[in-house]
Amino acid sequence: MPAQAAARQAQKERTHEALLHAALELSRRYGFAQISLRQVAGRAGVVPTAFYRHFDSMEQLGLALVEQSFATLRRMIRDAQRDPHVFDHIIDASAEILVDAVKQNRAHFDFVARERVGGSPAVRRAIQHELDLFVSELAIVLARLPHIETWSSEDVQMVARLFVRNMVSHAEEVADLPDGRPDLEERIKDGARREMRVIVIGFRDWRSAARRDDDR
Amino acid sequence: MPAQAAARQAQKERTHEALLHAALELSRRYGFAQISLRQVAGRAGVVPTAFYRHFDSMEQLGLALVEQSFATLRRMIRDAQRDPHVFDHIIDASAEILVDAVKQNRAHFDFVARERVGGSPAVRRAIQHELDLFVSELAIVLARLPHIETWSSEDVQMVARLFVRNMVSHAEEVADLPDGRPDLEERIKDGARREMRVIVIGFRDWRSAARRDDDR
DNA sequence: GATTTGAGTGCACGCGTGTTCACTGAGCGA
DNA sequence: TCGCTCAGTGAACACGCGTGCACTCAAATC
Repeated sequence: MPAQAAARQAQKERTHEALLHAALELSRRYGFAQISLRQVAGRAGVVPTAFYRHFDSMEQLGLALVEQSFATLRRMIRDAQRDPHVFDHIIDASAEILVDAVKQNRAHFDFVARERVGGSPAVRRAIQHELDLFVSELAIVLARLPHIETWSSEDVQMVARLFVRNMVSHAEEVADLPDGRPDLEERIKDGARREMRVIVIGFRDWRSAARRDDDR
Repeated sequence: MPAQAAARQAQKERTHEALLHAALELSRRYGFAQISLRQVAGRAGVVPTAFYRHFDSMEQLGLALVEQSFATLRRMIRDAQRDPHVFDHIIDASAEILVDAVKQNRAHFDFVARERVGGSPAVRRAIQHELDLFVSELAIVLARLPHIETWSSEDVQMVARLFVRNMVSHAEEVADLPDGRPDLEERIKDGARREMRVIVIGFRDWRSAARRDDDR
C-alpha cells in the first residue's frame, strides 16, 4: 500500500476518490466513453485489477460521477436560495451563479454537458433523469416567486425547462472556455443574463396575450 | 467485386456511400467515437483494408458525415424559404419544418446533435463551426423579415442564436423519440412553437423596454 | 487483344483492452 | 501476540483493434 500512516478505511476512501477524480480528468480530455479502466486505474496510481475493489465496472463509476456532479449542482442551488439578493434580482443572480459555479466545478459541469448525449447509454439516461428532476425542482422554486405564483404549474414547468436548457447550453460554453480569459466569461454571463430576461419577459407577455384571447 | 453490371466509378461510389451509411447507422446506436473502422467496413460489406480506398481514417469519414448532414439541413432551409407561407407564419412554419425535417433525416440530425459534444475533437470542431455559420445564415434570413428589419444586426444575431439552440435541443428530443408515436411528436412540435413565440415576443418587448431606457 | 489501373482481398503483426486468478502484506479485532 | 480481513499486486488469457503488404482480377485504356 502506498500510504503509511492511515486507517484502512481512510486509505480505501482515498483511492476511491482518486479513481473518480482520474476518470473525471480523463473524461474532460477524451470523453467518458473513450477512456479505459486501465487508464483510470493507472492515473489513480493503482493496478487495473484494484479497480474492481471499488466499482463493478466503468459504467458504475460513470453513474457515481453523475451522482457526484448533481450533488454539487444541488448544493449550489441550495446555497443560492439562502441569499436574499437572489429573490430580488433572480436573473442577474442566476447568471452570476451559473458562471461562477461552472468555473468552480468546471469538471463536473463539463462531464454532465458532454455525457448528457455521450456514448454511454446508462450514464446518458441517468443524466437525463437528473435533469428532468432538476427542472421540476427549479419549477418549485420559481413558483414561490412574486408574480409567478399565480401562473399555472404547466407554464412554470415550461419556464423552468427553458431556464435549464439555457443553463446547460451556457455551461457548455463556459466549460469550453480557455482559462484566464475573464473578458469572455463576462461576455457569456452577459448573454445568459439577456437571454433569461428575454425568456421571462416573453413569457409574461405571451401569457397576457393568451389571456386576452380567452376573454374575447 | 460484389456487383456485376456496373461501371467502375459507379461501384466505387456505391461502396463509398455504403461506408457513410454504415457509419451513420452505427453512430446512432453507439456514438461515432465508439465505432471501429472494422465495424463500419463489415456493415458496408467490405473487408477492413478496403476502407482506405475511400477514407484516410475514421476521422475523415466523420468530417464527411458532418458535411453531408449540413448539406441536408441547408437544402431544407432553402426549400422552406421558397414557401410564401413561411414568411407569414414564421413560427408555426419553423416548428413544422423542424419536426418534419428531423423525422425525415433523423440519422443526420441525431449525428449532429450527438457529435456536437461527442468524443471526436475534429468532428466536434467541424460541427461547432457549421452551427456558427448556420446562426449567421439564419440571421440574414430573419433580418429580411418585416418588423425585424429595423433591429440591430447584433440583436438579430442573438435571436438567431436562441433559435438555433432551440432547434438543436428539439432535434435531440425528436431524435430520441421512438417510432410511431405521433402524439409525442405533436407535443414536441407544440413545445417548440410556444418556446419560439416566447423568444420572439420576449425579444420585441425587451427591445422596446431598452429603447425607453435610452430615452430617459 | 495486350497492358495498365485500382477497388477489393486475405494474412499477419503488435498493441491495448477487460477480466481471471493466486498472491502479498499491512491494519485491526480477539 | 496471533490470525483473519481485504486493498492492492502481477502474470496470464483471449479478443478486437488499426495498419502494412503482397495479392487478384475485372474494367478501362491503348
